[in-house]
Amino acid sequence: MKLNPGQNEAVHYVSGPCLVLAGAGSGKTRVIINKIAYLVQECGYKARHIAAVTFTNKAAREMKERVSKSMGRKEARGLWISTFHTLGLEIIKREYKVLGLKPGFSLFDDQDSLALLKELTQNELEEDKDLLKSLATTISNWKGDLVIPEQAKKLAKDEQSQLFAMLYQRYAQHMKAYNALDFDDLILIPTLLLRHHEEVRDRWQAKIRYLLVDEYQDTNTSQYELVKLLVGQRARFTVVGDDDQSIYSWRGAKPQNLVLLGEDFPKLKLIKLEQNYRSSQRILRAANILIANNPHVYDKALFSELAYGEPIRVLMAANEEQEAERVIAEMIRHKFVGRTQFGDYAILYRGNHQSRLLERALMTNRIPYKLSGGTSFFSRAEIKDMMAYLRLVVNPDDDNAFLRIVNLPKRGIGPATLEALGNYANKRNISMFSAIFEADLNHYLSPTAMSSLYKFGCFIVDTEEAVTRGDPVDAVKNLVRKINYEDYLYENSTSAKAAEMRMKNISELYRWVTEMLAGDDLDEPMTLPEVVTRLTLRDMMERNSEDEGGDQVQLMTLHASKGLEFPYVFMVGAEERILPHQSSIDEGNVEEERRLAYVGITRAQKELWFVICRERRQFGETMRCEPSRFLMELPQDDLIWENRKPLASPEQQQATGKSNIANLRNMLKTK
DNA sequence: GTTGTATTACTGTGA
DNA sequence: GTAATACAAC
Repeated sequence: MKLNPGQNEAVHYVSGPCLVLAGAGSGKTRVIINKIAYLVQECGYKARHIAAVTFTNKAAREMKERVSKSMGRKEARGLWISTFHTLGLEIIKREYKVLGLKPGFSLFDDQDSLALLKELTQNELEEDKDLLKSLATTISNWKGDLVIPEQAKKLAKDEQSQLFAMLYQRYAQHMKAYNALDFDDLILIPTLLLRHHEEVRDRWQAKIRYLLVDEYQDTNTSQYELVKLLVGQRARFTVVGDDDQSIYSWRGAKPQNLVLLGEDFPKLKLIKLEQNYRSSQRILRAANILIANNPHVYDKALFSELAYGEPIRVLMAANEEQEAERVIAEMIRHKFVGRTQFGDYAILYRGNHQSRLLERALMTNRIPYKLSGGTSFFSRAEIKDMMAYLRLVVNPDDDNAFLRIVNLPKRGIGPATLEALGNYANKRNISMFSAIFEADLNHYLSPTAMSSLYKFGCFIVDTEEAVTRGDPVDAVKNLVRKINYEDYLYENSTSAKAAEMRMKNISELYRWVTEMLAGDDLDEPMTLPEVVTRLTLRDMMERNSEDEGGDQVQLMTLHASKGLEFPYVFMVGAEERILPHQSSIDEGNVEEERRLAYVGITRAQKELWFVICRERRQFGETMRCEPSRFLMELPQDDLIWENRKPLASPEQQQATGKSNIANLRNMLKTK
């Protein structure tokens, strides 16, 4: 396929800073792929001097593969294609000496950070969960804004910010003691490093001579700063973004960075991609009209040359159970009529909890489905346990990991023992793990407790030695066997089947660990510490979902759908308080919710359905629901509202809903 | 002191 | 469906 004029210009403009405003479905990834190839093949750039940064591992992996395909594996070797976080991690790993970090640092995910904060704030916050969460987001925001604890303290005006700033400092100190980093550190630390160390900055600017950034509207302050520091005065870079698809301001993204870019780089070349190759004209028109309700810095007029397409349908259901039934009935009908595949359909929703009923309905109707996101693989208890073991082996100072697994499976090390150990470690200012081996610990603990701890400590040390001296794959295998985790699972799961499932998850994890230790044609072999940090970054998750491949209905949140496309899309819960979400209404951030709706609509290629409930149970109460204001903003002549006025009683709806599915099933069977 | 069992409330999006 | 909590039992 040839490039259109806009794409062509975007690919070939390499002499200075370049901003590509790429509307939904306008082929921005193609531009990036082609540009990388052009830089290497025509402009004399070496692959190892080009970096492309994305936000998700999935996007990075996809880009890697497409680049390899388009210019050949050999030429693609050495390209830096990764997420912001992985790039940051790479910089930290190579510069850890300058940074004063010990090798083998742990990466805390937000659950770990939250656990630590909870521990640190027991006196100040008195177990107030909301406060704890808001402390966590405040710290995260500070880090994203490049504010270090000392500055936070100075900036703090009211009492609460002062308290938070103080706790931020305490948190930072403890993270250092644990030899641990959180996700925000992966950007913050490299950025501060490059800002303050000229020599290091020069080195990295020489290393990365052309930088491409995907989904630029999702960058936060520190990420943009990192970009600026990496490109330096030469300003050889291309960023691709779309302000209408900015849906991550809640985690610190600053879509204003699109504007700042023009101010920071007056020579910035602006290129717009306005032809959409994905959606029918009708879907695109609806999306355009919806998003016109938002203010815009850069005007964009997306158009499509595809067919006008089918009307957009609005389905009504009496309650959330019937919403799920309704979606499935319509999908089966549509599939039967259009002879399509289950894999052509996506069901999108605002919040993860909405997947429950859909899943159940799909299951009872024996429809294959694939759920992305939600309670992810890495937040499953058994995986967290195993990761904690690996983390402790790699970094014995990681008290979080230690606490998670010292007594799992049961080793007779209870809360009393751990409290004594913790106090001792605190007093001596060492980690709990190293405290085990201190000679005078026996003054504080009973001999039985001492021997249990000592046994555990030796086990970890032995494993660590087996990993460094011998074959890490074997060492890891032996670890699972030695702790009898399988027995533990069978004793502690509700059913043998659940235990089996969990064991399968663990085998899956170890398959990945083994693969990563060995390396493959896309990735170099890694050491165990590298594997552990990468896994915490969820680097492997998407690789797994790639080989799913089957004919399955796709279920995911609107957020997770960004960047994807599906022939047929159902958006469920198109109601006030859900989309836009109540809290966004309260916060006065309906514009972002509108963009979220825009993202959902523009995922659809051929047909689109909205589904709304008349009432919904929330907090045990039944609440009446109103159609989303966004539905009202859409061009009504492109919509078909089902049963606009007379809604059948719940009983009737249920009857018709069920029998519809049954009938359709029968029709399919006889065919 | 440690382990087992029952009950409770919670779910806005995620690297 | 999970995790945190509370209480009883070993």
